[in-house]
Amino acid sequence: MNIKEASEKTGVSSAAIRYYEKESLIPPIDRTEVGNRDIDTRIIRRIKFVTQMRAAGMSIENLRRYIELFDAQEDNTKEQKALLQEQLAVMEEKRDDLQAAIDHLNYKLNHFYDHMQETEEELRELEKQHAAKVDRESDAKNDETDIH
Amino acid sequence: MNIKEASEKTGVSSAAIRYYEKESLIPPIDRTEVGNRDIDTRIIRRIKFVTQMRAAGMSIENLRRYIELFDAQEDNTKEQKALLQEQLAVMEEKRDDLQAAIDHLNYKLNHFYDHMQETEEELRELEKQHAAKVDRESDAKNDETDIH
DNA sequence: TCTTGCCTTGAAGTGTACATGAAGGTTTAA
DNA sequence: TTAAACCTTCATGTACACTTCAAGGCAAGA
Repeated sequence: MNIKEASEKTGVSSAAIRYYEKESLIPPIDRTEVGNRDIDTRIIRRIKFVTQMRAAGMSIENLRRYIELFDAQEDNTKEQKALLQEQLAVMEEKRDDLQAAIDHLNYKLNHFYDHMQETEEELRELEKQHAAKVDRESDAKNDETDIH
Repeated sequence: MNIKEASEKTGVSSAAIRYYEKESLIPPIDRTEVGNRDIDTRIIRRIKFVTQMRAAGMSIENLRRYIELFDAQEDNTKEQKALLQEQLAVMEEKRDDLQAAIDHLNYKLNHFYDHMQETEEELRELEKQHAAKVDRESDAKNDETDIH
């Protein structure tokens, strides 16, 4: 499979695949007689793995650290486990933050006025009053994140 | 409250607060007689809102779009709702992708060998065999993302 | 009065993760 | 045989989200 097909199969641009190879996020890719990359399913799997971890917010740098460790000859299962667990913790925190933001937006959405007769000005007034109330109630609580 | 205190209270750098003001992610901040920013709890709340949305992956550009719409005088509740729902969908997808990656890593972690006597080479052999098996079984399935 | 420590603005610099361009090679189809 | 459509490497460019720097002002304490 040439790089274009691999790109289509993975949704990763050809340039990005070359970049990943250069940065050792994927193993060195075999070349044909004329020097073109010949990509097999193993590489495809690893490109997809990179994509998934990138989407989960893992940096190129950390991904390389992890992959280097995994590909190494030495017995570093412990370190691998530690690294995995570290990354898991980061991702779980990220997921929880994301969920908190989702809850926040859902709350806002559920408290929107469905009746369009209210003017935005009225809405803003109500929001302001709410904000003032919240200020009075929890000025020192310091855990408010609502926009208004 | 001066900008340094606000920075400490929010965990956002002074420079970033100035940047957010310049980019209209937070409202114009009042100045003291000598021109220093005087930051109140309303601004603090909005900084935290920005932080939360940024952490959830919303870009500065989209955040500004959203805030502009929200702060506008016109009655655009419909557009606000649509924008909120759009952002919610993006975030939920992100959360699900993240959860998939977490599951993936958890799987790997749970299948790690706890007995350290196996050498990394043996481990790699097992992984290779597994990969080959998976290749045979689902070469065309095209949904594998495991690293080995 | 002079140092310390805060603040201001505006401009320029930084790191990440690619994207794009230049210059050239190969294969296929008309 | 010439164009189209791939490919290669290497170098440079780009977008985003800040950070850092430069040049200066204000206020308090030694």
